[in-house]
Amino acid sequence: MKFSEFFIPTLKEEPGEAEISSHALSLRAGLIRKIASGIYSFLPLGLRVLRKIEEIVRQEMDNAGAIELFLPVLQPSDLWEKSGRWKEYGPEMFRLKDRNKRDFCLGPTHEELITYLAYLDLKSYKDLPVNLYQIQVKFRDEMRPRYGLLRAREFIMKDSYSFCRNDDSLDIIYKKMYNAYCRILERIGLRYRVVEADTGLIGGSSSHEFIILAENGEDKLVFCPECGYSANLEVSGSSPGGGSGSCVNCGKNLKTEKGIEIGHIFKLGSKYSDRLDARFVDVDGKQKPLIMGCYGIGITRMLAAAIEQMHDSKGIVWPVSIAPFAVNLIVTTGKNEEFLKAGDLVYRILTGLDVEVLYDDREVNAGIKFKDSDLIGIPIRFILGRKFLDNKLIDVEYRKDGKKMELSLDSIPGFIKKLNTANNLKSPLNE
RNA sequence: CGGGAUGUAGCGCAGUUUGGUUUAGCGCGCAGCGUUCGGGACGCUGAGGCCGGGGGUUCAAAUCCCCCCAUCCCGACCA
Repeated sequence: MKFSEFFIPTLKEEPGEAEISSHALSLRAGLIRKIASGIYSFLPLGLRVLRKIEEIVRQEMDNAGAIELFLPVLQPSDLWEKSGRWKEYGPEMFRLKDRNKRDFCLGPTHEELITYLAYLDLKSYKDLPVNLYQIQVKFRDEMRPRYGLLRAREFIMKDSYSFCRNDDSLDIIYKKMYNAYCRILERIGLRYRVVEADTGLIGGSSSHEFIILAENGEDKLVFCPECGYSANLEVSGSSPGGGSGSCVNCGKNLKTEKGIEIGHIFKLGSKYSDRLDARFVDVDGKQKPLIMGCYGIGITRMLAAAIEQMHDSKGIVWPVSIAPFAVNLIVTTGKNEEFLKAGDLVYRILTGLDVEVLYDDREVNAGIKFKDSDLIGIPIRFILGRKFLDNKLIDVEYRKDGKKMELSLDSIPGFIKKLNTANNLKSPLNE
């Protein structure tokens, strides 16, 4: 992609409305723009990152045996009346009426709809277990939207729902989802912890939260450096105000940490199947409620959380896994024919090797290109300057640690191959 | 929903205390021309504002008063 033909409106100055790094940087790097409190447009660069996150999540869901479907955002009130949550959800639910004055809501979550599907089509133990997921936009009229994408009123989430004939079967799927979530976070390259959590309004018996560690996180957790036990501060049994207390497993002192909740998995049991009459016939010929689990991971929140964890004073430092481009190719002068010819050549070589390149061919000073490059945070930078015209040498720099090396034209394929085999450059979309 | 703050050009801000020399300014960005050209370079020229909205007070309001709206932060709550 040529920078001059793409759409990356970067900002030199920090927008006044942004208080934390991820918010400021996602605005400055031209990933998003605000349309109202807690509501954002995704610009092309931001969308590329979202697609990569989605693709990693999708692959891991498929690997874990989940099946993708797509449920509507617009939902009639009936099912919510049945589950009792039309009232329970309160003002956090966006509600509207159709032309016939029927009540609808914009789905804040999808337990009701998916359970209705199960009610319709899961009749026998032979149909089970099933684990269904979607990547869908959610609407929640938050009391206080905050920190840009971290707490938005419209956001994208991967949510899955499993249906089993009994608790043992649920345990197996729950464990699979647990592991899939760990793999997602590891593939993206985030530092995280899994904690025991409160079940909240969703309800159910047991649940775990996946927390991305970050100083600005809203969630507090305790962690035992000794045995690895970790829990949400609310359920750790330690005093919420003062010290972190001692570990329930080994008695050692607990450390408190802060982070951003990115995923949450629940064993729901039969809460929704009971309320919505979702029953199946078991081996013994008897009607039983479907045993459910639900598993959510925030896609748009992941984008923000990743920035929150991975940035420096100059800008974003994307991990290769979700970077909008793998290589930022810079010609130091966009006005000079010789430079542009060289740039075009290297651009063709890289794209020919299936590398996602952002080719900065703009007619602006090199300084601007470097600053933008730092801001946008593409992992690897190829620089073509006078040195290239003289000796045919490309300067290669890593965004993360600033390491530099020189590369000749001939050694580009080898360089890329090495990166690919090190699984360093591959976008999930190309796998 | 309680507490706090802020709305002036696309972005960042000054001007509001004490109403009038301000025709409403500065920096960045944007457009044109020229010089630069490996870390947001320089010069000249130019476009861009119902000072968040409405209502008052006054000879006169960005500035004082009332109401509304929007945005952000803290809290309670939540993925």
